[in-house]
Amino acid sequence: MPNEMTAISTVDAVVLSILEGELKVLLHCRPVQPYEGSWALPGGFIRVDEDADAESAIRRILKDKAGVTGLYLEQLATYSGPDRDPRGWSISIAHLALVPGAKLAIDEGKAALVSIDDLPKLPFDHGKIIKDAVARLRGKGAYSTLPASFLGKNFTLTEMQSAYETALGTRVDSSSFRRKVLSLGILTDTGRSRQGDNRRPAKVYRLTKAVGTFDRTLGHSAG
Amino acid sequence: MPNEMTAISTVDAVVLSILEGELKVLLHCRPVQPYEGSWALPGGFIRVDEDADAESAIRRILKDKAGVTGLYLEQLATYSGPDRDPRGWSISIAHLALVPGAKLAIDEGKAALVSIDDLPKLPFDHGKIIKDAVARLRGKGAYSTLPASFLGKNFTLTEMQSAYETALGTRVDSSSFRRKVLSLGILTDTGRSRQGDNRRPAKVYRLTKAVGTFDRTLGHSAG
DNA sequence: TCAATAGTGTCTGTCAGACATTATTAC
DNA sequence: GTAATAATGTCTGACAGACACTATTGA
Repeated sequence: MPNEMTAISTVDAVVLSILEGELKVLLHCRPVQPYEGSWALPGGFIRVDEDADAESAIRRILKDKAGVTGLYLEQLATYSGPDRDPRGWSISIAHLALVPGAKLAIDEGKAALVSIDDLPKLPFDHGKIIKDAVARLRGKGAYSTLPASFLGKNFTLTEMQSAYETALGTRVDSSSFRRKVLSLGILTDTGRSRQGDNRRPAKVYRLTKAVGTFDRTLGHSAG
Repeated sequence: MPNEMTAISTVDAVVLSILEGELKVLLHCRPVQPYEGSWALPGGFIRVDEDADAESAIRRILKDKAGVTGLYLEQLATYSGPDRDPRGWSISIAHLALVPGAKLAIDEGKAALVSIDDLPKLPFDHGKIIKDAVARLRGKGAYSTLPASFLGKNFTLTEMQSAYETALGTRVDSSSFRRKVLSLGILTDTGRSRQGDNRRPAKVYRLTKAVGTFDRTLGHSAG
């Protein structure tokens, strides 16, 4: 148990997803003090008797609290100080997670996906952490396959472009996007097609490798 | 004091500098257990009764242990787990610091600047932390003024180019470097010149702003 | 045929890399 | 003048952005 001489060690996660064409973050309703009943980022204490490291801790918590598994996860930054948590001098190792919208099983009242443009005031420094997470996504998204983590295993180029546009918050020219993405060799043609309503079917691709970076950048043109 | 139920909270710093044209890291000789007498990264416990946050903690330690102040400092990543420190489940919030070589007052026997290509085997996971720090510098250096932190306040373009080349580990074409750097408006002409031995004097510049990023990249041509 | 979306062709401006050239100092 | 380094000029290939164009489906 924490005491006056040691820091409280916690982990938090900014779980981002795309739903209804908007970038959203997973918030959960805190069941215990402090800030009981407030919406906040999912997180909790590191358990030194069972967690292999901070990433294991946040994976355990996301699985228990939100039923989320198998998502893309990377460390974001660590927030610390005497005042950010009323329980005492605390450390939060914050993580960024990306997950396809459909994969989240939201338990109404306990959890919610909230648009990042429509956030309530959040306890701790969770507002700042979310801001940093979105900045990381937008900074890294332009030269990596990070935004593809919002998609399922298979997707069309139009779907991929849409995920990039929502993730980056900018419009992208479809010709440039296709040319770039196809020339990079990061996609594998599945040989299948998918058709929506009343239009030409689109080829279905999947990522050749999990998540990687490329040297060239995607566009920055404003919408 | 740490006990079996809480994590040990520490901070470490990878202090990089350029000396003799090589990228070097500051190591200090551990005066206490564990690994007493081994060379390791400077670091220590967070003191919840005096530190405002992790960055304050590492600044305090660098000042006390190595007499280093006023350096560029950013958070790198946080390393954690039950096995990385023999004293128990530990957290280390690692930082990346850049400092001009001349600014370091090295106390022989207690501290040393060691070339990153010639590192001894280090305790804890300090080898991995240094590797990550250099990767961060090389990744971020190509599109930011980070490597300028290795220089003093005033410098010539040739000195700046040399700092970039050492920091990035690549050669850069001087014409391209000058064109890019001058067109970005990140430098202010001091109006002064500096002359070495037997050659044309070079204009002296300083950074217009502290440390910033730019959208375009510097070259990646191999040396 | 039309509507709608998927996908291609091509022009143009920007810019990094390469490298030749000129400028300024000490001797 | 030479040697050495600072600084500039210029050509070229790569590529992003723009946008016109063609292709494939259902109705």
